[in-house]
Amino acid sequence: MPTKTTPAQPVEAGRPKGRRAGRSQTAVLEAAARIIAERGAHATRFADVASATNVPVSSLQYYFGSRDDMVIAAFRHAAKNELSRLTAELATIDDPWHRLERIVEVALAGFDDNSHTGVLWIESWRFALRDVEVRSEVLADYESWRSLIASAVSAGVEAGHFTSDLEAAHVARQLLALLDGMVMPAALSDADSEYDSGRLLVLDALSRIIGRKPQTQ
Amino acid sequence: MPTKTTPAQPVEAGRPKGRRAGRSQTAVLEAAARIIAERGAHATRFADVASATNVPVSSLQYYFGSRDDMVIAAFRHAAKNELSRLTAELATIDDPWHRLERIVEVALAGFDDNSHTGVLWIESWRFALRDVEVRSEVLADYESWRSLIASAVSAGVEAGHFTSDLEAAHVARQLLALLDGMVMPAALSDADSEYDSGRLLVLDALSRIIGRKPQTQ
Amino acid sequence: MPTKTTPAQPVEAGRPKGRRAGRSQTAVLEAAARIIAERGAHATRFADVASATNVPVSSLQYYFGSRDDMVIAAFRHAAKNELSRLTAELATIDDPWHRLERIVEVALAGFDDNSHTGVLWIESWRFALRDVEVRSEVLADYESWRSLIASAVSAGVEAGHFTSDLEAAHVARQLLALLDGMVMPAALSDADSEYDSGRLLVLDALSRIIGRKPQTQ
Amino acid sequence: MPTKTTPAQPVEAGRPKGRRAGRSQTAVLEAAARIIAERGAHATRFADVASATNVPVSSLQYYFGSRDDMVIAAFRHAAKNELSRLTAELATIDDPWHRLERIVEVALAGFDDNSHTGVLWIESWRFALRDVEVRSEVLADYESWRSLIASAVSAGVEAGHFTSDLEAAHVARQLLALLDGMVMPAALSDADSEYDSGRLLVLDALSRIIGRKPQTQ
DNA sequence: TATGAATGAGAGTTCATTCAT
DNA sequence: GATGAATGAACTCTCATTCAT
Repeated sequence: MPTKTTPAQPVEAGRPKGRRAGRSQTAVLEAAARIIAERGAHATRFADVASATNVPVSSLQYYFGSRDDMVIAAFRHAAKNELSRLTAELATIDDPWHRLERIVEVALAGFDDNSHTGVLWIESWRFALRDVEVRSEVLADYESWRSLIASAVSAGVEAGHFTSDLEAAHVARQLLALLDGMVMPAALSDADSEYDSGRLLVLDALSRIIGRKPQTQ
Repeated sequence: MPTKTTPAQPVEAGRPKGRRAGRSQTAVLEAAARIIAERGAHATRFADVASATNVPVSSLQYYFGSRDDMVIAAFRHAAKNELSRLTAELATIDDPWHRLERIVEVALAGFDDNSHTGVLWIESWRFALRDVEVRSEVLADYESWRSLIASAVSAGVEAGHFTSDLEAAHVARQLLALLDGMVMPAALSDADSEYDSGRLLVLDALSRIIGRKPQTQ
Repeated sequence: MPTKTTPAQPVEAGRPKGRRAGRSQTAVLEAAARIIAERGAHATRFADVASATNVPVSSLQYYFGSRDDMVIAAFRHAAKNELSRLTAELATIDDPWHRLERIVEVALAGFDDNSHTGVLWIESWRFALRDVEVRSEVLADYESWRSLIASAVSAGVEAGHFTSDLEAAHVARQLLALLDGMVMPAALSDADSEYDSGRLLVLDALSRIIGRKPQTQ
Repeated sequence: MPTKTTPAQPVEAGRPKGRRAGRSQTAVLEAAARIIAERGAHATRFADVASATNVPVSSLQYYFGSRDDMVIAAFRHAAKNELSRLTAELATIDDPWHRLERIVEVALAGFDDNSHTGVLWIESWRFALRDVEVRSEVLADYESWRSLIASAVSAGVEAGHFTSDLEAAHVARQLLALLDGMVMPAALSDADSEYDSGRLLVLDALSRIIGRKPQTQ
C-alpha cells in the first residue's frame, strides 16, 4: 500500500533505458509507426499495436518500457530509416540539381498512401514541442536534412551551375522550410493533385533562390 | 481524442453546431485556446478548461456539446480572430512589399511567449488530418491567407515593384509554405534567436522569388 | 499523450481534500473497515469494497479520491467512533476503578468476532509507520486514550483508592502499553481463552502499579 | 500479498519448504529483512530485493519459491537471529534483575536507525494474523521470549530479590505485553526521546509487578 | 543450477458523459 | 439555463510467474 509519502518507487527510472534489443522489434516498430500515422501519436494505444502485431500488451511494455517510449522508438526508427535510405541514394547521384530534385521528391512523397513518413514527421514535430528528449532528436534530424541539402547546393555553386551568393546553409533552411510548409496542404488536400503542383512550385522557388542557370535538360 | 470519424458515430452525423452563442463564451474560448497550445489538443480536458475559467465541467459540456466540439470552437475562434485582425491591419498599408513584410511578421510572431497562435495553428493542422469538418475550415483559412498574399503580390507586380512572371496565386503558395515551414524550427528552438534569422531568410527568399527590385529603403 | 516532462498534471493534488460529504458514506466506511480488518489495509482493493457495498468502483474513487484516502477515512471513522462511544460510556461511571476496568475491557474486546476494531488498530499503527498524515492522527488518538486513563487514575488517587506516587500520565502510558501489548497474542491465539486471562493479567498488573487498595468489591 | 490462505490455494497445501540452504542466502535474507522493514512486507517486491542484492529476480524465485516464501524466510531468519543472540548474552549475566534489564533494552532497542528488528517484529505479527504457518512461528518465538523472562523472574524470586507471589509465567506475559505495547509509540514518535522514557516506565512497572526490593545500585 | 525473456492477471486512475434537480 | 452527483469505459502499468535454455 504505497502512500503519498512513499510512492512505491519504481526500481529504476529515467527513460533512455536502451531496453532489450529486440529481433522482431522492427516489425513492431513499423506497425507502431503506421498506427501513429493513422490515429495520431496520442491516440496510439498499446492495445492497437498489440492487436496489429499479435504481440501481447505486456510484451510491448517489456520491450519499450512505457507507451511514450514506444512512440518515441517508432519516431526514431522511422526517421533514421528514411534518412539513411535517402543519404545512400544521394551518394549515387552526381549532378547537384538532380540531387536536390530527389530530395524534394522524397520529402513530398511522404504522403502517398503507401508511405506514412510525412504524417509521422508532423506527429514527431508536435510531440517534440512538449518533450525535450524528442525535441533534440528532431532537431538533430533536421540538421541532417539541412546538411544533405547544403552539400548539394555547395557542389552546384562550385560547379558553376548555381549563381547564388547566399551561404549554402541558409539556402538549406529556406528549402527545408519550403518543403515542410508544402507538406501540410499536401496532406490535407487530396494528395495526388497537390503533390505534383507542390513539387513544381518548390522546384521553381528553389531555382530562383539559388539562381539556377537554365540547362539543356 | 475520438473524433467524429470514430466508428461509434456516423461520419456525417453532424455536430450539434455552435450551441449557445454566449457572451462570456469568449473568455472560455480563449482559455481553451491557451490550454490547447500548452498541453496539446488531445490533452485538453474539460477539467483543465473548467479550472482555468471557473466554469463547471458540466456547463462547458452544456455550452459546447462534446470535448471535441470545444476544441474545434477554440480553433475556429482563434483562426477567425487572427485573420480578421491581420486583414484589417493590411488594409491600412499601401506599399505592397510592406504588406508582405507584415504578413511574414505576423505569421512568424505566433511563437512569442505571449502569443500561442503558432502552436495553435500546428494543433489545428494536425487535428484536421483526422477530422473532415476541421479540415475544411483549415483549408478555408489557408485560402484566406493565400489571397491576402496574392493580392499584395499582384499589387506589387502591377506597380512595377516586382518583376516576377509567376502567377500571384503560385507565389502565395510558395510564401505560405515558406512561412509554415519556418514556423516549426522556430517553435522547437529557442524562439528569439531563430525568429529573426527565420524572418530574414523568408524575406530574402521571397525577394528572389518575386524578383523584387532593390529599393532605397 | 503526457510525456515524462509534462506528466499530465492532475487538476488538483494533495490528499486532505475533504471530499464530498456523503450521506451513505458511513455504510461504505464501515464496510471498508471490515474488509481492512479481514484482508489487511494493503490488500483492500476498491473492488472489494465495491462488491461489498454495491457502490461502483468509480463512485468510491469519486467519494474518497484514492484508495489510500479510502483506507485512511476508514481508519479515522473507526477510531473516532470507538473513542467517542467509550468516552460517553465512561462519563456514566463514577468509580475510578470501574472506569479503568471498562477501559481494559473495551480495549481487549476489539478481537471478538463481531468487532474488528482491534485488528483495525493494528493496521492503522502499521500504516502510520510509513505515512505522516496517518501517523499524526494515530498519535492523537493515542493521546486521547491516555487522557481517559489518566483522568481515571487521578480521580482514584484523589479519592484515596490508589496509593501510587507516580504521575497519572505515566501510569496511563504503562497501562496503554499493557493493553496494546496484550492485544497481539489475543489476536493470534484463539481469542476466547486468551481474552479472559489477558484481561485478568492486565488488571492484576495495573492494580500493582497503582497500588490499588483491596476493596469489598 | 496473497497468502497461502487465499482461496486459490488449499489452506494446507504446504509451502515448498526451505528450498535451497544456500551460502550467500544469508545476505539475501538480510537485505530482504531490511527492505521489509522499510517498505512493509506487502510492498516488498522481488524486484526490490533483486536490485538490492544483485541477484536476479528469477534466481530469488528459484531460491525461495514464491514471494511470500521469501518474506517468511526473512522473518524466520531475523527472529531466530535475535533470539539466539539474546539467549547467549543472557547466559553471561548472573543477576536476575540485570537480565531483565537487558531483555527490556534489547526489546526496545529494535527501533534504532541501525536496527530494524522492531518494525520487522510488527510486520511479522501482522502477517501472522492471516497466515497460519507464520502464526505458529510467531507464537513459538513469543513463547521463547516468555521463557527467557520467566526464568529470570524465577531466579530472582528464588534469590529473594523479588517478592512477587505471582507465577513467573504470568509475570512474563505481563512484561512482554508492556514491551510490545511500548514499542509502537516508540516507533511512531521520534525514537530517541521516547526510547529512554519508555524504558524507564517499563522498568518501573516491572519493579512494582514483581515487588522488587530496593537495592543499593 | 541459474537466469533472461516473455506474458497474464489485476489494479488504480482518468475522464467524458448521463441524469436529476 | 445551469450544475453537482454519479458512473462506465478505457488505458497504463506493476508484478509474479512460466518457460526455455
